[in-house]
Amino acid sequence: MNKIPNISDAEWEVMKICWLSAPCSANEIVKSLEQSTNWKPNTIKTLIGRLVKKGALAFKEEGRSYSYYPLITEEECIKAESKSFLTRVFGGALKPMLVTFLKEEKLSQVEIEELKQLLEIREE
Amino acid sequence: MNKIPNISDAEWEVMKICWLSAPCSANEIVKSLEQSTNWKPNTIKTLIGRLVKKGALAFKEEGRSYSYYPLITEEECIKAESKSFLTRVFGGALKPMLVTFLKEEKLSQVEIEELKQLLEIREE
DNA sequence: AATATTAGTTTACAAATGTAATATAATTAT
DNA sequence: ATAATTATATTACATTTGTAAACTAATATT
Repeated sequence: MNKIPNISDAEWEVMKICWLSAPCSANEIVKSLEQSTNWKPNTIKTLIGRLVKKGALAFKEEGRSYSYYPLITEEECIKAESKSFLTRVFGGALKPMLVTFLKEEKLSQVEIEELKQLLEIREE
Repeated sequence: MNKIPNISDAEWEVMKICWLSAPCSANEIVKSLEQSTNWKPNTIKTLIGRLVKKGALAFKEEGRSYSYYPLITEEECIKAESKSFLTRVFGGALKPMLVTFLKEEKLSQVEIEELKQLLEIREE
């Protein structure tokens, strides 16, 4: 079980594509990110290479192309990043954080209901 | 009204001390962070200087010592960082983020009640 | 076969960040 | 007056990150 490496903002974007479409070729990642960012293909390939080096991605050779897949699940990365965020910005205090988001962001009626139910389950 | 600069993890620790005790001298910040981190005084002073350069902190000369105060409120920084986190990690989707935290972290009964009330207010 | 394209690797460069020593000037202590 | 201490500024160095070109080898096209 690896320790989760630090994944930079730009690298997150690459991981997100991979989590969505794994296994995927570098070309697929490039095509996708070219649309959503202003990055050049070379930039994206570098980020891919760094993620491989960091142990976040791995690949299988398929002909001349590599098929990339994540070594860390999206869930694990989200957990690690969320914990780090909570600690750094709110000193680990969950309620003030939730209050901040609830004040600032929009939620639909359905979402509010679902969250209330989740809170009720937590009350047991 | 300044745009909020990017404040690194280490710089956050300095800002937190300043928000708590502003105005404060470099020495006070150093003393506080020496206790909670393994940083040397010179490290902390560099961070202070960078925050001044970034426009996050400013100072007033008081004798030979400087009295530092934040140029950006804690609230503003928290908002900016929270927004960035939500976008980067959850693609801007608030509910999955809240669900993740509610699953992973602890809340007291009182806190749960308060959050439920906040959700009810949001229902209007 | 020669040329063009392609996929991954290597190299490049600048800024940001983490960590801290050194320099300088002013103040304090002896 | 001299030496020591102190507070800020400057300098240092390594790593990380953002961004991307250049290189190399293999495959595809002509």
